[in-house]
Amino acid sequence: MNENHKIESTSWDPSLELKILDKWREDNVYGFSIIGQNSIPFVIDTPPPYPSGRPWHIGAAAHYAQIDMIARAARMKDYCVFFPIGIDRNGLPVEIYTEKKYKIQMRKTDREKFLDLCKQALDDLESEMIQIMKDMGISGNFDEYYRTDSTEFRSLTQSTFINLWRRDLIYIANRPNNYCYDCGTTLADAEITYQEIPTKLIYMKFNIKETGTIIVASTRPELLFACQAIIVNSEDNRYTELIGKHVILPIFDREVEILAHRTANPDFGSGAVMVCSYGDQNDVQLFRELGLEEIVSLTELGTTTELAKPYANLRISQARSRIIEDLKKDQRIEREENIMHRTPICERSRTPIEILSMQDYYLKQMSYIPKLKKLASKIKFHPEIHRQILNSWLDSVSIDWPISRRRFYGTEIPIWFCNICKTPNLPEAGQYYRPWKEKPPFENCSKCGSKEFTGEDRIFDTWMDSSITPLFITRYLRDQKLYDYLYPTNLRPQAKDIIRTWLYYSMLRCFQQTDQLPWSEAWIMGYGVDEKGEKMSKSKGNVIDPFPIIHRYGADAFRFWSATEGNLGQDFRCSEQRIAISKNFLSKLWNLARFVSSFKIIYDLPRHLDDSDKWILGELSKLVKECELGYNDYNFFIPANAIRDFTWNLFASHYLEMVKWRVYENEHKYGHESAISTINKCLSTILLLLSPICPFITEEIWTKMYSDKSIHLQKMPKSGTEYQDLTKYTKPILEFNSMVWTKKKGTISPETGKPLSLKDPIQIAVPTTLISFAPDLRKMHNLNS
RNA sequence: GGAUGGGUGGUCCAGCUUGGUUAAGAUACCUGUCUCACACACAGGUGAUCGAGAGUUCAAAUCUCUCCCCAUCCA
Repeated sequence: MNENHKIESTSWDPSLELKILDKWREDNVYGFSIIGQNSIPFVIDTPPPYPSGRPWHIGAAAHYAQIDMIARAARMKDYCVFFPIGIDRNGLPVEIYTEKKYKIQMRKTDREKFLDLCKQALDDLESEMIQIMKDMGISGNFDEYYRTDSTEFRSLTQSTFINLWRRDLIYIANRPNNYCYDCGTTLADAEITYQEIPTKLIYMKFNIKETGTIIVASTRPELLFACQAIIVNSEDNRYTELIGKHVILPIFDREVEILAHRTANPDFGSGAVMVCSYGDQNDVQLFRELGLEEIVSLTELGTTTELAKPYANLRISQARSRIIEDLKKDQRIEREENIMHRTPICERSRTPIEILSMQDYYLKQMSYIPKLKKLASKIKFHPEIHRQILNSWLDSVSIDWPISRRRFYGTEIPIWFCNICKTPNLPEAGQYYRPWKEKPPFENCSKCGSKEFTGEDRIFDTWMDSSITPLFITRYLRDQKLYDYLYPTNLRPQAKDIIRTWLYYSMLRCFQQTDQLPWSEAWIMGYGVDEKGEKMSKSKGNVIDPFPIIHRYGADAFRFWSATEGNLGQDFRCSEQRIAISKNFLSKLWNLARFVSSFKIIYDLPRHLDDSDKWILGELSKLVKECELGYNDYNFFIPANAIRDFTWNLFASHYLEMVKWRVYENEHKYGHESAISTINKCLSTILLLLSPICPFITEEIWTKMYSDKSIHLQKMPKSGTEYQDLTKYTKPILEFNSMVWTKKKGTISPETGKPLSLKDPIQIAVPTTLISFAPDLRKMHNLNS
């Protein structure tokens, strides 16, 4: 017990948090060690945040605060908790950020130099994020935090790729892809935005082979030569007769069939649509769905291919005006209409993208879907409702995963192509390779023996890296002993918007490597939205910076807010005002402790307990039980609210007022000791229960009053059933107290002319049901019945 | 266009799985109070036909159907 246990100040000072942080670091309170460890591991596959720009997202900060609560609660349940911290540093966002920051273009910058600039940008942003996480009291393993762009991480990504290649799970194929001419790269769908751009809709008159004509409207007449079908809606009576008939393409004199398809919108243009390879994403889908044969229409240079015959090797805009000109001469243009067209544009260059057939690497995933579905049903979801996002995604995966990107900042695809026979040659797994700048680690081509190679200059989709975090953190392929102890891990905490990507890809990749799922549980958090309930985004300008907020109100206030703000898995609104309010509870708790600390501290309960004391202990064990339920489900909304409710509305407002007299008067030895020990029991239990949510204030009070050792080395209180029967008096006690207060308020004192003060005497009889609490109730209200 | 989640006092949010006393809590607001931990507090109070409509039932915030609105994801 601490000698100088009295708390002096009248309010919780958040600046104490810094001091506490220092102490935790010095004492290494949260260290993880496998040595001599015979307890059960609890491994959290922490999401490595992506430093994509400033400010960091307040919702993300709240997210990490809650993951930390999971870790802390698990430690108190005696698990050997492994809580790694990582930073995701691969991919497009940092490239965009770097281009903007240094006003350069990736393609026009030396690759090496560009990578260095990206690294610098990442370092700055990363240190800020790490600082916020530390300031929030995150108890992860910061000493050896990992980066997904480290040599160790990237070599693991490459090792798993080499493994997949050797198992014939990788292939190279031509598939239509988004392509930006300005950036010279393929783009993932996620890197595309849409903009309304004015364009001309051309109504063309085509002859029908069987008989008659049809009007087809298109914004892309230059792709006429790549047309493979005309579609109409089967419910559009103008065309029902024509379905199955054939259109003769003018100029090119080729026949294509008129087909029915639900995507043909009768209200747009003429209702008849030209399907070309490829005018837009819809065309891609139609080609696949209708089994049409692709006509390669555009080159990587942004010109038409040879197949465009008279219009070959022209820029797209040139080809368009020439074709329109010729169609006009031929009386094929019915009319032109100016419209606003929702056009896909590149997020970086803001120029329209084209869809090109490009050669890319694919990872086979289709054959794994049935097995993954089966395994997915075994994952425990918190909350259960979010399981269906994964399930519906598993149902809708329809093509293999394109894993190559024509970009710079990412893990390189470790392949060298033979200059003579073009055979791809792969190095041995275990190293980090950069084929675009390095010589291959072998002499001869495995097929023809040639010594000349060209290194692959493409990189992986970033999800190839992030999907193996469970393998990386458990030291897969690097430390068998640790890996055996830690894998499969326990929990994947993550945001719900990346279930289709991070959660799914991790399942796939880890299963391909280990034949089992990487975790047994998934904890899915909603995202922080703004005060109007809309998602925060930089373009909307509604992003809240967590840094100043955490410093203004303190980490514990922020964490308590995050726990009370919304139920498990739901989106939650972020409002500074509400964070400010949560500080009030900390203040209440602090003053409660100040009161308790002003008396002797008796930690163990005596043999004799008064009935009021038994009653509150009964309520206390109910609270312990409820917190246990919440913590077991990683749902902090439940314990945070239950603790606040018990502490404020029961313990402080009613119980404490009832027993105050016994706490002050030590003539009644038994009653005095009973009360003192009970208030200490309640306070210490509250502190323990609250410590995963508010680690700072609980630590400060705990170490001041109860122990020299950190509260975070303590065990979680176990639930029991003591004095449960007495909780039936809770409602009558509250009602009686309220009745007395109301009566005093309604009684005007003859001396002051004001309502009676709470300490003034009044004549009210304690009801017989509450007779065992009568001494306390009489003293509390100064009843002189 | 498809999918998912949500619509409960001024605001935020619990309850809905398993229908049943007066719809909980926080905050805001109003009134009063410095009552030996706390005015970042205490006491009291105002305030919700639970998105709309229909149905099932002795009984619906809760179950069923239809519709409306909001958000997110996918196209």
